[in-house]
Amino acid sequence: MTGHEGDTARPRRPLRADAQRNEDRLLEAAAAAFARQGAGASVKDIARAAGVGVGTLYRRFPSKELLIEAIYRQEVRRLCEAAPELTAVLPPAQALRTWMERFTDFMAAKQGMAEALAVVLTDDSDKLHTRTLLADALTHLLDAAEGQSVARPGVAAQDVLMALGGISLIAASEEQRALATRLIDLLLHGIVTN
Amino acid sequence: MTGHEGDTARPRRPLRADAQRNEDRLLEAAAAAFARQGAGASVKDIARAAGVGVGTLYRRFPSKELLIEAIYRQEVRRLCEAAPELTAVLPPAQALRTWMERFTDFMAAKQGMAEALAVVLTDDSDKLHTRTLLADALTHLLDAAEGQSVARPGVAAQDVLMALGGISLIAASEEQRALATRLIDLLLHGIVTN
DNA sequence: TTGCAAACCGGAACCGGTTCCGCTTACTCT
DNA sequence: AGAGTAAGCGGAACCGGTTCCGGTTTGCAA
Repeated sequence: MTGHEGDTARPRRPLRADAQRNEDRLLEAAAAAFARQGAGASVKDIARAAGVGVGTLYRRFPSKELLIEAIYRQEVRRLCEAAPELTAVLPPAQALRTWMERFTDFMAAKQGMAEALAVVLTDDSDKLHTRTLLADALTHLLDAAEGQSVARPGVAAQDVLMALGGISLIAASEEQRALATRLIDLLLHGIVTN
Repeated sequence: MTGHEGDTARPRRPLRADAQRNEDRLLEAAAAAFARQGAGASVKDIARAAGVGVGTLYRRFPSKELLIEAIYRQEVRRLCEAAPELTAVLPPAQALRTWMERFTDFMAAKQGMAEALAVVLTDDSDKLHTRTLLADALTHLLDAAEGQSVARPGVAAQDVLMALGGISLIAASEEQRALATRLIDLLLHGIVTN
């Protein structure tokens, strides 16, 4: 009786050697496929390119969204790390705006990723490191703004994040970049006091 | 039988008798299916229930989204007609809020419709009467608010509509009603002056 | 009435995501 | 080394949306 349960991800028990190898191959193949065709790349093609069956892919990544999340995790992290840097260099309201624009640009750049990420964002399992990262970055920006009294107090990072998700979803295509900008404007007017 | 009669410009030559009959059956079957199972009802089931092949359905409604749009057109119209009534009874900011909440409630009520409608909203063909209707309703509400100087001038109805679409998309599930409310709050803060 | 073309019909086929399950394999314990 | 077993594997099968196309029907006109 080896009752492992409730492993909320962090202390990974080691994967079996073949499983680890397959996971590596899958990540590699998926990264290549998404880079080439955007999130529209088919799961079956990715599995084939990795030399495994779809079942194997699905055991490691229970849905296509989660695979996408895994692939872009690094880039999201980079985006989040930019938040403190922005507040150090820009006035808080501007830092906020700039970061938001980068966020939506990022989503728009990865074709079809918006939908996937939205699913991930709204899913309320805490396993998703990505959401936490993003929320933290936003909290940082909002706190800075609040601290200098340029933002209404009590605006939740979580909500702003969701709003950004919604904007990305609606303004998914490249042609709608202007729309995204205008919506961010609207959102900012709701956040900053002036 | 219900008259239905289109609004989206249909001065074309009348449909062939069999085609018309099939369209009627399809609308009936689709309405029943969506009412019972939400937008998740399968196209194939609807076609079967209507006693036609999927090909027939697709000739009339080139995508599932458009079928959904056709089915809910009436309800959307009703929603839009409520806008002037609200401004007549409530102060403009409150009228705006109430209407927005009705909008997202409506979207949430029809399970899965948010996505379909978002596609319709972002599609830039002008054939979609629905979008025009909604934009007009919002224009009415915004004008009233602007007229009484409670709204920033220059807020485009189109943009607000998109924002509502985004909110509906993100807060699609029933559990997220609170989120939708908070996001509307945020949006309103961006629109009204105070 | 009959002939004919355009409009229409049905459903098989395709594609993508996801699930299921019988078989295989890497590790562990002795 | 050998056996037992959980973990892992692959891909067939399923489901839903969409397309395609050979055959049928309708409405018009000769």
